[in-house]
Amino acid sequence: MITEEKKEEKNLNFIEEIVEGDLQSGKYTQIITRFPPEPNGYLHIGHASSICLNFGLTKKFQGYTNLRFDDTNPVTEDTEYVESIKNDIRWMGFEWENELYASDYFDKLYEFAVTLISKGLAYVDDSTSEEIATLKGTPTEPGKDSPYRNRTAEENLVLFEEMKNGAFPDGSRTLRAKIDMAHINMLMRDPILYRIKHAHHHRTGDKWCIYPMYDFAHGQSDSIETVTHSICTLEFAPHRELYDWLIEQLGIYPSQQYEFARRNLNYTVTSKRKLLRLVQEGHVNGWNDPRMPTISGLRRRGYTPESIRDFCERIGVARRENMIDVGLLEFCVREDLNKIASRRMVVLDPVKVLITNFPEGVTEMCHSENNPEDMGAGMREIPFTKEIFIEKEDFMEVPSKKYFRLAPGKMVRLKGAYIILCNDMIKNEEGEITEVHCSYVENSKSGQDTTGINVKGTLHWVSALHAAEVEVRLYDRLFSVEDVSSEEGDFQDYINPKSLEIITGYAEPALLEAKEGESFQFLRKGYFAKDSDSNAARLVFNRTVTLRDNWTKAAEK
RNA sequence: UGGCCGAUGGUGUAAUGGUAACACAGGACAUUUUGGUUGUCUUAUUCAGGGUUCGAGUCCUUGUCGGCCAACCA
Repeated sequence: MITEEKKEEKNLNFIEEIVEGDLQSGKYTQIITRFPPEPNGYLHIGHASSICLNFGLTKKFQGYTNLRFDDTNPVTEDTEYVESIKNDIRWMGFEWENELYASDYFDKLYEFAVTLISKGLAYVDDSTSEEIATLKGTPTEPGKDSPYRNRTAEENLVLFEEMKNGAFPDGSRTLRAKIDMAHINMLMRDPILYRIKHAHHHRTGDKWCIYPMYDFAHGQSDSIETVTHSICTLEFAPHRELYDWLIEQLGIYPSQQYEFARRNLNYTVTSKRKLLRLVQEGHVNGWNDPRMPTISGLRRRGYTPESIRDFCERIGVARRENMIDVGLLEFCVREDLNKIASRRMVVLDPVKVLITNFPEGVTEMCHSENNPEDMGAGMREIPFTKEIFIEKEDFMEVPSKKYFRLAPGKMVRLKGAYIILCNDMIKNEEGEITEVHCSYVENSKSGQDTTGINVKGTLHWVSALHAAEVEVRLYDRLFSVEDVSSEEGDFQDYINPKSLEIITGYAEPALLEAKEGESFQFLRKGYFAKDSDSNAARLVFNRTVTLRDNWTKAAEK
């Protein structure tokens, strides 16, 4: 018990350590975090990490987390995304204290801007975006002051109000902070605070034609909500100086920003821009395509919230660049599904086996455990008949040394049923094996085996008479290279052409009772989840992940 | 040729000046009516140089390498 507590304490990541320190020192009596998605796309595995961090922090320590949509750019944002984001967070197992929107604060933000102007710390600039860019300088050269920089506060106040009232066209003017055009930090070179966009906003409609920039919305929203720890990714680190400056000049609640490195997964992409292109250009079937690294895609693929949270916990939080092996994600879902998924037998690539000494027209019921890891899951019935299917790969005419499946003269156990002995096979004109002839061993039935025969191999099988055809979708990694961004050319050049294979599987009858979204282990084949494309006439299953497979690995050597 | 951030096994993360650890991946064996699971064992690590110190992955310094910063995106 003591060692367990110690371990837990030692596992604190650097942000948890900061929070713990702030709580212990009495700086705060409770902490407030926020998860701030922009509603312009679906949440992905990288967001999952941020969700676990922000919500996990206030679950572990005293406090709460707000969900705040960062909706300051009406052109790209949509309520469809708002709904999917809320759904995904809840599915992940977290609940927010308040559902908030940066757009809720547009009036307040406008007041803040007026305050800044009045203090001589912001001005209306009539420069074009090209002019602004030119005057900005470069990281090694200082910028130059805009010719509009020294307008009086009175003049600025009037112009800014006219901007708000729609007197000017898009892009004709901006409100800029008056800081220092020679500042070593480019973001401090009079950053733009407001721009003119005569665009319809998903929440405020046509009320506004000026919208605040990220830097003038995010920190101020944090402050309004008295967020104590504002956690974001590393690329915002240079923004922190501006974040602090604005809060300081406005004299408002001092939220503090902390940055951590975004998590990268190999063989996929997690940039919203790229994900959007995959969807729009039809490389996948929507944001929730099971190949997508989106939360909704992973859910449809069969990933559980538990496994994703476990993954986020295992990859941790740090400040260094990283490329996480997708194998770890797969490990996490296997570990979870192994405990909870019912076993079913489904033959994916069948060859017929005739049990020559079994009576014709007879169906004998066998019984098998639903889950050997959980005897509470009970047993199920499986019909056995004279004709069954097994996997083609489970029979070999000339077996290699370590092969212990079916081969002429060899015996295997049929899972939950009898031991069979292979006597013969039938080939077609092309020399392909079309039928395997076996005899079953009497008194070898599973659970009542008195033969004392020990066989090395156990195969899954399904009665040909009872086999139900189901559609099975086999997924592979979406990209054929680990890190698309380090390759030449367009990222879509590296899409794996074999990322989806659709086949017909032959399932035991018990699988027909599957509920939508339910996960199963298809014995010896992997974990599969029933897809929402299923209907009364056709069941569809998505392969979540294969089982660990030492045999294929060894056989390839 | 500016500034900021970073660098620990193949991957990810710990070690908070005092024995470099954990997980995944890899390898071996055992168990197994899933070549699954489980168990045991195992391979492999502090970017480089200099300094401070009884003692440095940790502090200082120089260098190297990587990331970020010049959107009216977030």
